[in-house]
Amino acid sequence: MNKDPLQSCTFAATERRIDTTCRRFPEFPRNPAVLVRLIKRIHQQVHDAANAVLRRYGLNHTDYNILMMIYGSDGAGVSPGELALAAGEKGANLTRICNALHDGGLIARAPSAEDRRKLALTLTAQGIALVERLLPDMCRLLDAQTQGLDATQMAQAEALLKHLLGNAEQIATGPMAGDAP
Amino acid sequence: MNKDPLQSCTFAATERRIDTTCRRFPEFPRNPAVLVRLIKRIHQQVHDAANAVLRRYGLNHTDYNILMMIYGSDGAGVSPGELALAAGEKGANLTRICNALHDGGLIARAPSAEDRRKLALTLTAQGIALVERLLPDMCRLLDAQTQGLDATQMAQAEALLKHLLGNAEQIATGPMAGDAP
DNA sequence: ATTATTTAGTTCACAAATGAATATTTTATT
DNA sequence: AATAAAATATTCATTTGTGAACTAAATAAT
Repeated sequence: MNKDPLQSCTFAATERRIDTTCRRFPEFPRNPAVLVRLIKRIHQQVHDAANAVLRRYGLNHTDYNILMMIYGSDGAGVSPGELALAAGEKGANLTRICNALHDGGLIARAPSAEDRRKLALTLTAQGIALVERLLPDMCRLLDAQTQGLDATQMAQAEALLKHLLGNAEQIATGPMAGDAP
Repeated sequence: MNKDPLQSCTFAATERRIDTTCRRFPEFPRNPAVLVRLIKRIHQQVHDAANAVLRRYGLNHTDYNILMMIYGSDGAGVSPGELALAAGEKGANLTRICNALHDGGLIARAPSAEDRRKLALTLTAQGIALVERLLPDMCRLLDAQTQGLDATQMAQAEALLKHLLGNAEQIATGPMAGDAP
C-alpha cells in the first residue's frame, strides 16, 4: 500500500554506496554515477516487465522492439542496419533475431531494389495481426511505467534523456573511443 | 564539429516511427514509448562506452559495477543477493561473475557470521588497487556522459528517473507481474 | 519440538548478445 | 575503366545472461 513510489524504491542502498565511494575517492562524480546507475536499473526493470508480458505471445522484448520498428515504418520496409541502430542492437544479433522472426512467419525479407547490399524487412499479415493483438497489453504497461508523470515532467524527462543520448553518441564516435596503443 | 548534442543524435528516426505507430494504433502512448526507448538507447551506449574503457583493465561493465558496489560498502562486505539487486543482475549471473572475479584474485568470499546462508564479498588488496587504477578513466567517462547538464538539470533528471524506477519496481511486484492462467 | 515456509546461493541447460572475420555490393579514387 | 575504400549483412566462436530445479540454512507455524 505504499502510495509514494518516490520513496519506496530500492535505490537508497546504491546511493549510499556511491556516497561512500565519493569519500574514498573524492574525484568520483556522484551525480553522473547516480544517473548512470538509475538508467541501468530502469532499463533492466523495464526489460523484465516487458518480457513477462510478451512471453504470453511467444516473444521477448527485443523481438517486440524489432517488430515495432518495422510496424512504425511506412510501407517500404526497413533494413537490418537501420533496425540495429534504432533498437540498440548489434548487427550480428539482429541477424539472429530476424531469422527467428522470419521462421515464425512474422516478417518477410526482400532484397532492396536500389541497394542490393540491403534487405527490406516488412511485417507479414500474421506479424501485423500479432502486433495489434499484443499492443493493448503493451500500452497498459507503458502507461503504468510512466504513471504519475504529468505532461511537463514527461517533456522534461524527454529533453534531459535526449541530451544524455547525444552525449553518449558523441563519445562513441569521439576521442575516448578506444585505440590507445 | 557539431556543437549541439541535442540535435545531433540518431533518435529522430525512432521518433518518427513512434509517431507513425500512433497513427496506425491511436491508443499507443507516444511519450512513454519515447522515454522507454531513450532509456534503452542510453543504456546501450553507456554500456558500450564503459566496456571500451574497461577492456584495457581486463574487465567489462558488469564486473566494474560489482567491484564498485563492494568498494562503496564500508568494510563488512556485501552479499551476492544485495549485489544482484543493486547491480540489476540476476542471481545466477552473479554467481558466474563473482567466480571470475574471485579467480582473478580481485574479491574474497567469506561465509557471513550472523547468517550462514549469506556470503560476505570483499575486495582484496589487488581488487582495491585495480579499482583505484581504473577510476580516473571511469570518472572522465562519467563526466563526459553528463557533460552540458548543470546542477539543476542533473537533480531534475535524478528525480524523474527515480520516479520511473519506483514505478517499474511497483510493477515488478504488482498485479501485472504474470500468472494469468 | 517438528514440520512447513521462506530466503540465499548455486548448478545446469539453454537463450541472448557480442567481436572478429568474411562475402558481396556500392561508392570513391586514381 | 580499374582499383581501392567503405558499407551491408552474415557466419562462427565465445561471452554474457536467464529460468528452473536444487541444496542448505533460517524463520514461521503448528
